[in-house]
Amino acid sequence: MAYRKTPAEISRLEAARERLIGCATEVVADVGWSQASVNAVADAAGIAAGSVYQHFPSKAALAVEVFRRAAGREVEVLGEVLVGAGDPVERLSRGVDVFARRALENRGLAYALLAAPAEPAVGAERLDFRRRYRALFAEVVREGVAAGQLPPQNAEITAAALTGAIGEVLVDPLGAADEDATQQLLADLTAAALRCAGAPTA
Amino acid sequence: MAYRKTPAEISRLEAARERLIGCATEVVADVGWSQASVNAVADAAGIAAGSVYQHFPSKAALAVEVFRRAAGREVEVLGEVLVGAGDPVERLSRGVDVFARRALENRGLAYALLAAPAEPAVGAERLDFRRRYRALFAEVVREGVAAGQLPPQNAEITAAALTGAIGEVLVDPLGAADEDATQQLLADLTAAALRCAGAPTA
DNA sequence: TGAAGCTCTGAACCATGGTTCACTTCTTTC
DNA sequence: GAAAGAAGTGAACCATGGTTCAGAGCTTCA
Repeated sequence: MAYRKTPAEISRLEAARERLIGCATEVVADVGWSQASVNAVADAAGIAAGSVYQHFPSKAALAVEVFRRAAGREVEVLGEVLVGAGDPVERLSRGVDVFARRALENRGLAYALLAAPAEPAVGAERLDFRRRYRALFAEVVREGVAAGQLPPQNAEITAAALTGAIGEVLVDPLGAADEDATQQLLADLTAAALRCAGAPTA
Repeated sequence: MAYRKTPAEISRLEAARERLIGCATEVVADVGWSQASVNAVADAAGIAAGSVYQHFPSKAALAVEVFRRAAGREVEVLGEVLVGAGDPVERLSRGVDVFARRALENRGLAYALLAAPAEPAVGAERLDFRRRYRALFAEVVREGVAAGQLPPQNAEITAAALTGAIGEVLVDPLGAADEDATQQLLADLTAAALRCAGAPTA
């Protein structure tokens, strides 16, 4: 035997792969899926186009990985808030706020995750992503109903309405020009979400 | 002079154009924008691919026309309901019902209008379409607030929430398997919409 | 009927962008 | 240092699908 990957080499490759995913995520957040060509992504990562294929079998596979990482983070964060401390309505309110706040902080990424035109493989991931979001919201709504805090309702539809509403508000810039406007937007959005779930007006 | 389009010829051409738009709409509703190639559309209309360019300068122009026609019909129908007879809350309720019912009746078209991956030109039209929908809903909400039927709120956000919610529910099949399930879905959706606007529970 | 001018056809053309591959460069091991 | 083998390069390759165009077929009108 004359060559065997040393641990350092393995971790260097792993790091290169991570770096590629990170750069690809930035490019996608910046210019959208449709403009994120293999060349653009490779350039951003400082490698040649051909090298991308050392880490992923196809552009679609890279795109799916980028989506999964980013979407996974969001689901995780939202999940922690929604199953955390507080009564169901408090959690719901904080969940909407966190979801929206994070999306506003990285609007490009939020748009890419929620709505931007993308290849079919990413579209399929997106469906799954939305379903997971919906499941999280639906669970809290059900708890609220069970606890008597919310009126009886179809929790799945309320959850779908919440994700749809937040996405719609975030995707099309309604405001959020400055810090005050952003606060107001978040407050109005949260209020609408709570009304939608049937929580008594604060 | 040896040739001049006769009125009959002109209307024949006009009819061919209309037929092309109609067939293209069907193809899009059937297989989505991304699969609706010039060849597929031309085949459906029973003409050669090249003939498409007698009526439209590019595929994008045809796609935009298809979108505008279909979206225009929906906006018109919704508009008639929302500014029709009845108090604001009644109109809002009927508007949501009509919007959703029509989308369920032609789910493929609804998906194409609301969410399906599409080329940039169609994406721009879609933004405009959503804005018009939102404006219609927002106006009714404002009237409801002015009439004291609805609590004070950011009408734009409520309107965005309504369109987002309806779109989300319709795009991802939640049910609507049979006639009864469809009725239930519509009822639940309308209820969620009214709660979202802050209307007292019926 | 014939000339002029149009519509229609569909195969060829071309732009885009993902993918491959011969070659170079770097790592490992002896 | 040299051999073996992997990673990295980037220009060439190729598939897809929108667009063009030379020719065939119609319409109009004298």
